[in-house]
Amino acid sequence: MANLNTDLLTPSVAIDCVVFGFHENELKVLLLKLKNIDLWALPGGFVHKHVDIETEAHNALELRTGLDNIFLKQFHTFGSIERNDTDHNKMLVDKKVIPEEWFPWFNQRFISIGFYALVEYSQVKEPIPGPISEACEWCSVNDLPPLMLDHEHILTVAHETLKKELNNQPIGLNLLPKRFTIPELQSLYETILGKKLDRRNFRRKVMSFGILVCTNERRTGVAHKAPLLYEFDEASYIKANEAGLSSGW
Amino acid sequence: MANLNTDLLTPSVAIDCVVFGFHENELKVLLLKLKNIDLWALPGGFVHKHVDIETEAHNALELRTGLDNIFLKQFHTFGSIERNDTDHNKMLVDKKVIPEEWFPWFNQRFISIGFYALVEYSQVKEPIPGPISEACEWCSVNDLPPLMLDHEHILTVAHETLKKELNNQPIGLNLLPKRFTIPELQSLYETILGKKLDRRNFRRKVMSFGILVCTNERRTGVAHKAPLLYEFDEASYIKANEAGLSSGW
DNA sequence: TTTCTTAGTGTCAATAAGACACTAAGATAT
DNA sequence: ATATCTTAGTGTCTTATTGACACTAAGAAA
Repeated sequence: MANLNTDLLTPSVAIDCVVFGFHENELKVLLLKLKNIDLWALPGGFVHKHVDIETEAHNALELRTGLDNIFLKQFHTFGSIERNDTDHNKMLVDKKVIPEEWFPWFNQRFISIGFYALVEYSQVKEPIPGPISEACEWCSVNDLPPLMLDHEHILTVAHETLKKELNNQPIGLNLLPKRFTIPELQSLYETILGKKLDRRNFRRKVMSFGILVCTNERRTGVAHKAPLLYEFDEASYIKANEAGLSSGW
Repeated sequence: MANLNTDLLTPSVAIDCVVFGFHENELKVLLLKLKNIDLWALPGGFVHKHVDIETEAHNALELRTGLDNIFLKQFHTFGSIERNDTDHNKMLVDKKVIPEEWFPWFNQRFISIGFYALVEYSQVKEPIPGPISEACEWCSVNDLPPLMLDHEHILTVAHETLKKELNNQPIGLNLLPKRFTIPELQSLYETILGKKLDRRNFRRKVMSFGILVCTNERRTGVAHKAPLLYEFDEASYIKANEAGLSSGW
């Protein structure tokens, strides 16, 4: 996208992706550092006229992560008129973040479809910056750099959605490596929820989902008692995901 | 909208509203009958350039129902390219549903933001058709007329969302009249869920929410034992709505 | 006044959730 | 080598929630 063929794009429509990863007991999110300015942005982009929005979101993430099979879910569409900020767009031109000829396109009123993605941190070898960014990095959700426009709000809504999703479905298959320990899974839950959980009750509950398979092997070369490694049983995991966890009515 | 000033509209973006009502133990939805053709559509419309999408959805519904304080919630955005169906749009012109000069606008690739609304059936005196429709009527969700494009899909997703919402929050304030009986509330739940619930357990559960106030008056002039009338305690209702019902983690 | 239908209530059993304490095993320091 | 530290792994008891189920009360209609 060194050039921008706006004839091929759907006007007024953008997508923004909140890519969550889990590393060193922190919930991370993939952010792009804009050129020439201390401002960061969510990965995303525009929607080609002949491409489904879900496909476009996948494509955007493949460009940044190199991964082509990412778990992705639409969570909200942001359509406030305040998202259209002419001063902000002029500033992007002034600072040479975008070329001047892109200004009319960027200065449209956009509505943005928000997706969140869950990826295994270690599989993203080297996040790839895009045409208007000079870096692509994992940032801790608890220590965010300044974000452009309403991107911090989008990120917050995505995080809230993820928290709620924990009550409806298991999470972990897309965020953890193939093999993991129960304490690691618990740490993931605690990190997303931002609170501590009881070890014994956590184990009992996740085991009751019937989606974990014990490999009978242990994580070696680690301090203290070697924990057992587990894997998700994918069939059961998918079934639990579809059925939902909470019964309700 | 006898004329269509497309300069004022956000290109490519539409909204569709699934308006639920409850009447005679049936879940109803407000639909527009297109002119000159046996095809129905969800109320909705386009988004003015200077108007928030939520506001636009409210406006669209006020035009159809005369109500200006409708409960409205965004639930999904539909962005499949198959929504852009040139043959369908040509047909709309042929049948004089839309004037020929509107064809270019209608034939854009649209993404549509879906909202669902909950309204008290009896408050909508006379639903008002729009410029491309000749009737606006309540239709039973279980007995739908033929719908244009993917509107039946949109409706189904809205209904699924509503079912899930029952597990997270109380429902009824926006769908029932001010005073109602517990059996009526149960009937609403059963209708949305499409299944029978145990009377005693239902009463126990909804009472435990702490959102119902007994008026100590009874519904008179009704067959059989006169049931007690209840009201929602709005403050508690709103609090329950925000806090959510299921604890989960 | 008898019958029919719906409203309203209570109990018991099963399940799920929360609180809590000990033993096991590996790593490190002495 | 052994003592110490830290995390892994397990079980029980209590309480709260859920599901199943049967009777009495009141109004309408026959």
